[in-house]
Amino acid sequence: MSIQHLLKSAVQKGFETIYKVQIDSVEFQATRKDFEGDITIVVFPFLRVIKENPVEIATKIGTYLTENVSEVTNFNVVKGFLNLVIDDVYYLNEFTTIYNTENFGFTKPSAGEQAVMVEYSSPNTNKPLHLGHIRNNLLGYSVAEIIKASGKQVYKTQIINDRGIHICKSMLAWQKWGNGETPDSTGLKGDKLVGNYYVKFDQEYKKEINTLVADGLTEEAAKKQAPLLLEAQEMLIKWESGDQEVVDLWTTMNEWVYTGFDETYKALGVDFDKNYYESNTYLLGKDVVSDGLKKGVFFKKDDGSVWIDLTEDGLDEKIVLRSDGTAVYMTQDIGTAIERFKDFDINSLVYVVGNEQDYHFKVLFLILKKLGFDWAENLYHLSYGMVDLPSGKMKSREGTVVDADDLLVEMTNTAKEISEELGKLEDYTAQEKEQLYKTIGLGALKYYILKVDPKKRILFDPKESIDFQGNTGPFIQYTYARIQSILRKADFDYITNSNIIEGSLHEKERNLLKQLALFTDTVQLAAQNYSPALIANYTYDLVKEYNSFYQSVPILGSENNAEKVFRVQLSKKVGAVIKSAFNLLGIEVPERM
RNA sequence: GGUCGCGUAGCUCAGCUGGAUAGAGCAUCUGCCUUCUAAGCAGACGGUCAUAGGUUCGAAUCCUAUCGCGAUCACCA
Repeated sequence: MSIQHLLKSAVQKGFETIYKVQIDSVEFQATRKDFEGDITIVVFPFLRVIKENPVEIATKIGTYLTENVSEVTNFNVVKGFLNLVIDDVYYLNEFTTIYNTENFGFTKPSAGEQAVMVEYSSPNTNKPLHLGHIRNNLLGYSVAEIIKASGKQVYKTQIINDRGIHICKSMLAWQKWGNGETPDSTGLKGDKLVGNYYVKFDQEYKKEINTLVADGLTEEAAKKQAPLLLEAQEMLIKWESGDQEVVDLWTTMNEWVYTGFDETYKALGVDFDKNYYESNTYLLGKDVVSDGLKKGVFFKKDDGSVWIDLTEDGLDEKIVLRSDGTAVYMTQDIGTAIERFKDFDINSLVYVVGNEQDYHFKVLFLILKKLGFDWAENLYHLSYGMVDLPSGKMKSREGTVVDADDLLVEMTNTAKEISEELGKLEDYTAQEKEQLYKTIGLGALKYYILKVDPKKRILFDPKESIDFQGNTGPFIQYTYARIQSILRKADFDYITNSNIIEGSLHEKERNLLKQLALFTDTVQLAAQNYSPALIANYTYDLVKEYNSFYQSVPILGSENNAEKVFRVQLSKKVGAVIKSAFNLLGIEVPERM
């Protein structure tokens, strides 16, 4: 039982005995470092029920608790705050429990349990992944892992935007200027190769527009009449009608891209249980629309287009079917959502998508609710802020993007430079070193991105490198490596037998025990809030506490054997929590660094 | 213009459902490697929590208005 739980009922009993009143909630907080005590009860809220000086109330309750609760050894009162001193025995017992619990008591997902689908990544197949995708991927993967740890079954998925006019643009450019280039013939990653042709299209298209404008057209007209665009549109129509040549080219070029994506996903360490392809789903949802039309959820305009009126909900009218009967973005998202609940035994669905689509998801969820799907209540848009550069938004057509692969290489190189300068790994093989540099570089990047609240936008300055010191991934990895070093040197017996010492704890030990005890709650909180940042911040606090401990007391050098055993065990458990927490962030931990 | 989000130290960020003197890291400055990894530790400096009102015993946190930044309001996805 947690100490708060235990104290709460004791406090309630205390109020009953002393004041003959019922108290339903008690407010706890960790005691501030400058005061004596471990846990603090805020007395002010009780003033509503009891007309008395808060200091007197606190003193009476404090006295009651010291006398009646064995875990409370002492107390002091500062204004309306009752600071309680908790017996070290309590913390030691807690530690024994924590130490002997595998996996920190995370409930394992079992069949029939709540199941959640997490959609993330969802790239276009006309350009390589960039920093924005990195944030999306890291968030999606981590949130999925966190939800898993909180006890639910999780399915990771992405929907690949593999059709449409933008795909035709790169196809067309490759046809015209590609000279039969392939990833093999050029040595380029497939997604990079295709992306280059997307840029090429845009360049040539702009040239055509300029020519047309020089001939006297308005810019708007020129944009619509440029021959390249017309050709691309024609290609899209051919694709939709199943034209063999176009479909073959489309298949080939998409395969190139997927091979490239796989490489990046692998480097990032993210994965998916199922991929959905828009080329398969873009026709979905049309029958749902006609159903909804009958039910009166939607209405038809004179030109045949179908809409939903959301003005009563404070939103606008939204189109769900074009006048020519074809589907729009919203239509397929409706269809895809329904499809997913059919494909998987899930009861909720999380979309990891940037906040530029807030409006879209608001409307989507509302429509599904109006259509009467009971699971529509359980849809969640994990809306994260954009990653911007000092120059503003990243634009792939203008070449102002931070490429995902390049960034990963850069991070690894920085890790290498720092590591070589420190020169602690002379006996490592070249291969071991390479692996370690990746672990550290990737750790720095992932932590840098995940430690900030998903809602907030990130300003990324490519000129300023990501830190490796302070509140960073490598700092935490370093602490883990230090702990492993201690464990390597410790006798086997120290670690396995959990014979707990008696007597009093060092302040640093007590602080560590308190922080360790918060882990499982933090995971639950992170799951509820879809926030890996909570895990990151927790881990940072734990590690700071550990380093302070490490620096101020001897561990293996302890004179007292029982104390030595306890400190080694404490270190081991801290290491295990670090590893487990970093797992939830998708970050690996090294044995040495 | 309507709607939504954000605004905390020079910079990057914490701050849970309102609670004590608003916390970290980077940067700047001081100490600490003959003891378990100095990618570390200990300390100094740095704040009208955008602004103005309001609610409350108590507000960075809740409400209102204003300012600034961003997103969005397509028969694009």
